[in-house]
Amino acid sequence: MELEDILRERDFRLTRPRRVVWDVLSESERHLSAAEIAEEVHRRDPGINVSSVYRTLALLAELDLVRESRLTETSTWEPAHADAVIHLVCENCGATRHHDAALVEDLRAEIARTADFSPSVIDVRVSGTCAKCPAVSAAP
Amino acid sequence: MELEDILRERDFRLTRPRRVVWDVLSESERHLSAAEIAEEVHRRDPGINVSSVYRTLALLAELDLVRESRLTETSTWEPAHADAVIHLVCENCGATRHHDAALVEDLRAEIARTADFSPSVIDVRVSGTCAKCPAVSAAP
DNA sequence: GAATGTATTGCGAACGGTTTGCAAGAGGCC
DNA sequence: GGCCTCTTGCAAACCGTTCGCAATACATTC
Repeated sequence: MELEDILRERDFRLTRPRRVVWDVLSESERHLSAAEIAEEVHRRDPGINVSSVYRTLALLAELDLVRESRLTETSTWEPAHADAVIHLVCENCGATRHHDAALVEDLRAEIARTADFSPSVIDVRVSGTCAKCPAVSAAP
Repeated sequence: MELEDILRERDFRLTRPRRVVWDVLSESERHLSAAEIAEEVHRRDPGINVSSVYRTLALLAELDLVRESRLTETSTWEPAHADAVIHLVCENCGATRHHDAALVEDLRAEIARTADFSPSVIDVRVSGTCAKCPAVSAAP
C-alpha cells in the first residue's frame, strides 16, 4: 500500500515533509539517525524544518511504517520490517546489517515456555566485526 | 574483588560518591535509570551531586563494573554480568527481568556460521507481558 | 479551477537530561 | 600531619528534541 493511502486511511494528509522523510528512509539501506535524516531531507528540500522531521518520524512510527532502534547511543530509524530480524552492528565501522535467523522463533518458544512471560517483540542486537573489517582485535 | 581494589589497581581513588553509587547499583535487583540512581544516592547522602553520579557511572562502565542498557527510551544501569542474558521488559509495568537462555549460544553459532560476521556481544531484548500483568491485551 | 475549513508547517523559544570548567575539597602516600 | 593531585560540587553551557503559535498548504466542495 502506498504512503498516501495509509495516511489517508487514518485521515492524515500527505504533505511534502512526510513524502520526503519517507522517501529518504525507504531509499536508505541502512539505519539512519534523526540527524542524518534531517540532513538528507534538508538537502532535498531546504524548506523543510527539523521539527517537521521529528513530527513525521513520530507519526510514521505511530503508523508502524518506521521503527526506531536503540542499538547504540543515538537511536536510529528504518522502515518497519515485520519479520524477526537480527541486527548486526559492526564495532569497527558502525555499519548495521540485518540478518534472518530462524532461531529467533525458537527463542520465542523457549521464553514462552520457561520464563513466565508472554513475548511480543524480540530484538536481537549483535555486536561484533563485519567481514569488511577483519581482525581489528583488541585495540586499546 | 572489591570495588576499592579494582579502583586502586587502575589508580583511581575510592571516594564517597563512587562508594554510594556502587552500593546503590549492586543492591538493586533491577535496572535503574540515572535519575533513579541519583535519587537514591541523594537519599543516602544529600551532599553528593548529580554530576558525580554521572561521572561515576561513566567510570564504572569504563571499568566494566556496570553496564548501560538502552532497552527503552531512557537508558538504565545495572552491575555488569558476563553471562549471556536475555532482558524481558514488561510493556505494562516496565519491569526488567533477566532470563537465561541456552539458545543464545546456539544463536551465536548460527550467526557466526551464516552471516559473515564475527559476533562478540549478543543482546536480546524481549518485550511482552510479565506474569504479574496478565492479559492487558490490545488497549488502544 | 477557485474558495473554504482544518490539519500541518516553519519558526523560535523552551525544555530536560547530560556534560563541562573551575575553584574548593578530600583521598592517599610520605 | 602535610602535600600533591585526583575528585567533587556548583552553576553554567550544551544539544537533541519538543512545543506554542501564527502562517501555510492540503483536500474537499462547489
